[in-house]
Amino acid sequence: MSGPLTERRQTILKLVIQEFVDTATPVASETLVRKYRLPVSSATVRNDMAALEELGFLTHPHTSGGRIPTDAGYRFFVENLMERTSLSPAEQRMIRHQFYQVRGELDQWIQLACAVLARTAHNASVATAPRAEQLRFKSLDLIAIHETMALAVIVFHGGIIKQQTLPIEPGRTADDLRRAAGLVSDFLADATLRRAEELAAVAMLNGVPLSDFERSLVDLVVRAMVAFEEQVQEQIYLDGLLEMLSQPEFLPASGREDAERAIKRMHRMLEILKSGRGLGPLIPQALASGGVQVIIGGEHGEDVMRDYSVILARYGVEGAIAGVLGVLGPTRMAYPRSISTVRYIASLMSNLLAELYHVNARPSDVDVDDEDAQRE
Amino acid sequence: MSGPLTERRQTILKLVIQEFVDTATPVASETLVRKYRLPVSSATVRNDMAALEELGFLTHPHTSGGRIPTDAGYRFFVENLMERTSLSPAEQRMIRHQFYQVRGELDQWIQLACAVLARTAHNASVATAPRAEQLRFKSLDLIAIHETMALAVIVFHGGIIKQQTLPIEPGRTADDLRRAAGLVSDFLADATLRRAEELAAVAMLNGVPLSDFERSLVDLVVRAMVAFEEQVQEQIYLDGLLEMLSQPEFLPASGREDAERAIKRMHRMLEILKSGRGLGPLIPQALASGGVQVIIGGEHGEDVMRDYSVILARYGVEGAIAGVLGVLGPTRMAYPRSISTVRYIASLMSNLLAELYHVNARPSDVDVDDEDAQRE
DNA sequence: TCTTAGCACTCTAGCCTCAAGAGTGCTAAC
DNA sequence: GTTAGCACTCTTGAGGCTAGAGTGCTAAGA
Repeated sequence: MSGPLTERRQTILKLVIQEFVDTATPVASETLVRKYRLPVSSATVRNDMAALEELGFLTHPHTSGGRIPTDAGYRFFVENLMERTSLSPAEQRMIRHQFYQVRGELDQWIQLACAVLARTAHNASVATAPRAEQLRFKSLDLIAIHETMALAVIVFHGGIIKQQTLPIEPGRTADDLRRAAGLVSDFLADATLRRAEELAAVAMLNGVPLSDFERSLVDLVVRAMVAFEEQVQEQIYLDGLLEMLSQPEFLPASGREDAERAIKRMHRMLEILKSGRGLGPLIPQALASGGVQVIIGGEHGEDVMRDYSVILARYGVEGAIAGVLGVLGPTRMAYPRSISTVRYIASLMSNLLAELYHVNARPSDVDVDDEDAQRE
Repeated sequence: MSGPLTERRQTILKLVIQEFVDTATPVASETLVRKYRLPVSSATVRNDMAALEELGFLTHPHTSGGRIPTDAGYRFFVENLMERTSLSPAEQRMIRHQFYQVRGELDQWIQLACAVLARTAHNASVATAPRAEQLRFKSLDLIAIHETMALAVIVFHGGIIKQQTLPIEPGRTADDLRRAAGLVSDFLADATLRRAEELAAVAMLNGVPLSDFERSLVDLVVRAMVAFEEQVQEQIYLDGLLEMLSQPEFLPASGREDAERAIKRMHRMLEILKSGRGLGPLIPQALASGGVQVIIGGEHGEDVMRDYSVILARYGVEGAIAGVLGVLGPTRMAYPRSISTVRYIASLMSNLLAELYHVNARPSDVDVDDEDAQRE
């Protein structure tokens, strides 16, 4: 009964989506004709809409009142209908500028990435700190903090740093610590996790001339590496909560019922974000595959995510370090714009990481003040 | 006209507050009589309530419908009526237990403190990382991360650490870095900010045998110290957003109007939290004065905070390091319980800090795994 | 076969009214 | 100073009604 997906029907689907994303209200046949000056009558559009509905791309919330896209509709749009735009050069410049202003630490870049994403996509944004794909020990340093406490700084190849305080016996001098750290550094030099574990096992069997303290340091490093590898997600940065919650989906359009639903939705969203359910399972997936991933509504397994879409991209340096960043919001989302923003910011972050860790250092002065001066 | 604040009236005020905090609905004279078996009639209670209203302790939202406390009412309650309870030993034990489970870094303790506060007070909780009252330089270490990048770890007396990556010329060896760091450490040994600035000025005038690189390190340290001192607030930890937003104040009680107001309130709250307005000005104040501070509704200067109360306490080690933690929620808040929880957790954090930085290290093993294993 | 005008039908949103219920304030008696 | 009684006020929710928006269908036209 449904008939073929003609050119015109595709156009209509596209326009419905565009219009619905814009206005957040079901779109009527007549509206399309008027607004986009279609060369057909509203009745024709209605017929096509009915066909699109049978094809599974549109629905009807109520008998009267216009159509809205289904998940499949959005999917088809993203896959076939959407023109793949880039951000305008002006926007790119503006964003880049902001990144160059923040001469801080990685941490702050990630936060900035989230802030920019949120503002651009008018939705929530998420990011994970990048983590090494294959951890390789480089060196251990011990810094006395005071008589009974030291800071262990474990450096891995590729510029990853992990630190940890540890208690020490009051007697130890700075030289003691340095020597111990040096021995351990040499002992574990360039070890991957597997190799480090082997070496630690050897050390435990008294097979090497290490003191108890030094052995405990070896152990510390191994544990740090294990923890690092096991950590599925370092830490999730989040921003734009208010932006997302200002979307009409979270605001009451009419009667009391609607308002209550909006509030419920909001609570559920906060729970989703807090629990990490919803995002959690997507992150490894995004890490594994390159490009921009778009998960629309029910495509996400979790039922709580039925009404939301996630756009994720991997960023980082191929074969060395990688993280994920993206946008989260109602399925009614400006996909073209969001996708290109995510893509752009991911590439920007990748460049920054490459620059920071491999190619060459940032040219101008790095200073502490900037961190705070720029923070607002 | 109002008459004296008799014993019975005080009791009634107390009961009204208790009841209102419990039920979140205006309390009627009859309810009090019935629920608390008052030995007087509802008419008498009504008279007293009218008197309390003239005294400014109660209001009436509508002609019909019960009374609710004013800010002044809560204030009087907190000041005079509330019995100053402590948390039960069982609760204390439970909380302490959680803290001993997290053998992580300071960071995680603060997060835990927030989580516990939020769950106990059913409201949002905030905390700042503790900061040194008088910064005193101890040592600088440089750790090569890779060819062009090093990590500077600046240690201050009292166990405070600040770190910063900096670009370096590719030629430098680890020994180079160590020597430079050592020189700078000696040069600035034990300097306060003022002293460090003097020394830096001297160094700039070529008055001391330091290389350009070493001078830049001196500069780095001074800037770090300045940034540290200028930072009004290190970083604000927040938790319990969902707990607070589940309070009836943020849920629609009746009609559509109400629901819309609830949502507006929620948005405003998110803005308050994001902007730091509302909390910002209170923190220095709480840092300055010991004890538990209670700011009720309009007592806070900012109009946006009119409907909210904040309970803050300082924590830390006298004369060395201090931070702030507390609870934020609608003025209708369980003050006794919240106050005692805040007090208890502040003292707990103080003890932990003292233990960590001064008295002696925690007795048992500190290890990396715990951080993550315990995280959930 | 595709398109279109016309029209009946459906559903929503907003508004009004109405009745029930909750609570007060006041008055007069104790 | 306390209390019973009662009129009055205000909120809340339900129900009914209307206007308007939009569709689906049918029949005519290209």
